[in-house]
Amino acid sequence: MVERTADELVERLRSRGLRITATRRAVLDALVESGSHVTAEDLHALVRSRNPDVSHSSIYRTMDLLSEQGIVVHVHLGHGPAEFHLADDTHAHLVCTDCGAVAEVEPAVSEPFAHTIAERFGFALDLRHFALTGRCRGCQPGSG
Amino acid sequence: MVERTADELVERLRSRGLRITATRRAVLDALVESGSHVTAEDLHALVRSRNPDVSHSSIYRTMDLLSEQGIVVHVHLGHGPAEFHLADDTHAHLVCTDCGAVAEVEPAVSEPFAHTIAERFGFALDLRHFALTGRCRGCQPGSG
DNA sequence: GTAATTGCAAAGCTTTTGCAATTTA
DNA sequence: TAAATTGCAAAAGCTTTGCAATTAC
Repeated sequence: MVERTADELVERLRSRGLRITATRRAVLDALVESGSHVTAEDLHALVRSRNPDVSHSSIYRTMDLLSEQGIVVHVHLGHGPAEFHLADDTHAHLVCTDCGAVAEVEPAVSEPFAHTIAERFGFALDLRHFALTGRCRGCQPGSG
Repeated sequence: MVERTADELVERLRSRGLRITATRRAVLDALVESGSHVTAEDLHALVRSRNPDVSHSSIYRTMDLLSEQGIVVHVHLGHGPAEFHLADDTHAHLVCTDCGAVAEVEPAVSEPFAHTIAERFGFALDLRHFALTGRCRGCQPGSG
């Protein structure tokens, strides 16, 4: 089923007139296999294990392409490198600034807030791009 | 009144046993004068106009100190450098990923959402740290 | 006097870019 | 074959760090 999804993505790109190269194919495979969030370096390592000549820059260039195509989303969970994941996974992230714990927030939970912001500001929130930071239960002052 | 606030901050630091140097004083003055968001480089320029020997690293080190002391907050509005502002300014930011427009959201507007997240996840949101991204009125598909 | 702080220069880390060679359609 | 894509290496942008000299308390 991993192959099926990568194939589907390849098809989607091809149908939009984009070229499919061995490198792009390898990146898509790695992305689908990885399942969830990966950094550019994670992805590079995954791809190189099978396709040792793929360069650093091709990872970034391919991720740019996939982002433009709406296939991939990149997320900033903190101060480190960006993380990528397939765009069909639409949750927001809560990241604890003390311990780094990450929780996922389903769209239904943030919808009312998005609605308020849309009403007040005419602004269409997309909470996927940057994490929502704060303190998790265990890291709040007075919780210990 | 600018001086008054910088003086107050100096006092606050001193009362916590921290040393006041010419460099720290200059950074605090610049920060108070600047009024709102500034990048490290903005701050460096402001400080150097009066105090030409202050180094790059002192800006960063001082901002770390002020952040630890809860005097300053640093914010990521996008992919560029972080921006700093005095911590008493507690709004969140809406940043349009298309045109870069920034709007400020008063705490009262985001409070209900923070409340929901607290109930559901036991997580204390702090929306100041990362921007909330999305599309402003003029940049939404079908708005033109 | 002692420990903290500073400026400098260099390094670190993530991401982008120029270019000649290769590959796709 | 024409245009897009690649790998490489180098650069760019933001931030951190090591160190000897200086400074605050």
